[in-house]
Amino acid sequence: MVTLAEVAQHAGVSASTVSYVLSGKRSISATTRQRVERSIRELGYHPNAGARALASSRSNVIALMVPLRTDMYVPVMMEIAIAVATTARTHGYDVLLLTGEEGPDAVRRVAGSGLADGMILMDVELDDERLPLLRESAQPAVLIGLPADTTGLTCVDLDFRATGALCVEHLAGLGHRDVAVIGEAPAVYERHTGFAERTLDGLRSAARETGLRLLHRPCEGGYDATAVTVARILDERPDTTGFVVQNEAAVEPLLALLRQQGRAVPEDVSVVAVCPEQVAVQASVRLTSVSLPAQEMGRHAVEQLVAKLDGRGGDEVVLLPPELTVRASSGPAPVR
Amino acid sequence: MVTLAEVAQHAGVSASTVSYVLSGKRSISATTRQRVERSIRELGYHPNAGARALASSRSNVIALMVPLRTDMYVPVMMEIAIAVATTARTHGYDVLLLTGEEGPDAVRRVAGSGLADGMILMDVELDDERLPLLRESAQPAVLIGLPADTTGLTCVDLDFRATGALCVEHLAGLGHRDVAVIGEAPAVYERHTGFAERTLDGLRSAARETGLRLLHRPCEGGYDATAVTVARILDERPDTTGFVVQNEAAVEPLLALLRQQGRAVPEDVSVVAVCPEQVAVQASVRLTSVSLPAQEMGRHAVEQLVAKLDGRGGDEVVLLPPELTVRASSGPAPVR
DNA sequence: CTCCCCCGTCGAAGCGCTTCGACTGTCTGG
DNA sequence: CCAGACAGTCGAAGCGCTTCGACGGGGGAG
Repeated sequence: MVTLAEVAQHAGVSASTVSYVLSGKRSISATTRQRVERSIRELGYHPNAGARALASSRSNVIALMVPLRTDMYVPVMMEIAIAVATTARTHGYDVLLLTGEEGPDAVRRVAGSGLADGMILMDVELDDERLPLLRESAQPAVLIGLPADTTGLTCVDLDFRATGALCVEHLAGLGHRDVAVIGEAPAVYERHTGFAERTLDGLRSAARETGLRLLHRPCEGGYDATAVTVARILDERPDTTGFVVQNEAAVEPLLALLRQQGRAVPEDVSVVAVCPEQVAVQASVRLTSVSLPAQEMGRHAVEQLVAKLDGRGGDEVVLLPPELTVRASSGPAPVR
Repeated sequence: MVTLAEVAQHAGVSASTVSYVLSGKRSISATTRQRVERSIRELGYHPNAGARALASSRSNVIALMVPLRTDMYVPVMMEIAIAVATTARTHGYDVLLLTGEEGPDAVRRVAGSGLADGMILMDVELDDERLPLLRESAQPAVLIGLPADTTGLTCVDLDFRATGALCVEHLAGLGHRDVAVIGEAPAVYERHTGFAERTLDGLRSAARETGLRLLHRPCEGGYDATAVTVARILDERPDTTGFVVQNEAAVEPLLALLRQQGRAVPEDVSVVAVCPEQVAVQASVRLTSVSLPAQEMGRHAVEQLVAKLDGRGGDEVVLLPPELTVRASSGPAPVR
């Protein structure tokens, strides 16, 4: 284990000089800097993270709290996590992975122990129990997702309201008059996950504006549950020609069911999905979709947090604009 | 920020006593312990991680290196990562998330800086470039996946050879004589990812023993690529009545194709998948499958690593036994 | 009754780094 | 030609914790 002192001795300078070379907080002559850098390389020196954290009271670590639940959007979570980790590295931070398991305690532990300089919370619920703690501990934090009350908080999320609107507008523009929404599992709505409700909002208000008839049904996902949901929808609204799906696990079953009933996509029925791009592209029909910009969200979250840690930038809500990509699953409404 | 010294003062004892209460490394009288614990609670004390790491040269952090690539088994990776994080917590460790991006450098950085006490590497390739470094740095580590040379390394993985064998034996037992394997993308085989080759091994040797005819074809996944692969297979071996699929992205397309061709599952054709349980259950036919025990792997990896860090246990290769679950996609071979 | 040992506690010495103040020159402007 | 500014370097004081050796006192063994 090579130490700063050894590097200093090897380079013939004092320890503080080496420290300043490393941090750049004071000017150093070119020759000294080179000598020091050479010694660092030759000795294979790596600063000790603990000592650094102790002396500077900055750990250069960002905590990322991921949900324990794995019933939703797992690949998206993963993609966000990876984006967070790689973006953090470009800013000189490492990422500590916390699971939701510990819940609010994790916030206390991290804030108290100086393990991390700030945290990013994923899967934030409308009235998340971690928020009060976050506010009172003055822990620099960024949320991915949107709680009910955002005062004093920094949040990053997809603009789900606009997403819903975009889907309806797309279908309305193609002449569809009766559209059904296959939503997330009922539990997701009961949990008051913000994004599901905001999407619904957007869908409904756009439907109102375009004079579209909209029917929303939560759906557990999986083949059987989707079959039941679709049957009910078609029973209630036989003229339905457009589907908006916001539930990965219902996408493929829906397509299979339509196929089975002899309804051609997109000739008879159009389908628009809100889902990760991968799902849209890999489905048995290439889906017109609004994708979840996972990487963007991760990147933005880190950048907001780093800005905070540097004393730049304040509380802010960043809503990323949705983008609808037209693929093979949507087309003009059939003429009756 | 409450410190040890403040707790000590509040409790009327010396700092070292508080430290010993916390670590349990020396015996403490019951009354003193209670006084100290009370002070800790009242002041809301949390030990400073940096100081602790510096003084003890143990960070109580485990580094987890996940692949940057997101083309494979993403939910499984996530599940492993979460299992690692939660298991680590039960042993008093936190988890640092490293992406493959930094590659071997990350190993050097973590080992050198004392950021983590040990590491877990996922997605290990047969001749992984991180391995030499790992060996020479004497960094306590556990691999998830199996490299070509395991000397001096601790590894945890599913027994993919047995997995392959299990699939073939299941189909052979049902009377199937011609079985096709739809494998991972060609790139996976070119990359010499161990698990793909070991599965193939198991499949082949079991086929030999049971006198089964086996045809293996890599497949990119997705609807179109799978269609091409399946067409070729049925062209070459029209009598194929069994499929083994080891590629999440080919599962649903395969089922759709079979349905489309009027081949009923499982009456005409049996399908066995090697995939995460979620995929098997959510598919449009509930799939007979060997699932990847993600949680198990994560848990085992952490436990092996913790054992190492405690000076217990040495190098070892743990292969978890596969379990085949019979669901609705496999049945007796049709009589000709 | 004495010796020794162990239990419970304390004080002090670091762990490796950052950072502040101080010092020495060198340069610039008046 | 001198005051002041500034670049470049050093020494020393911690940051909050662990851990080692030491010490007093009570109990068991001889």
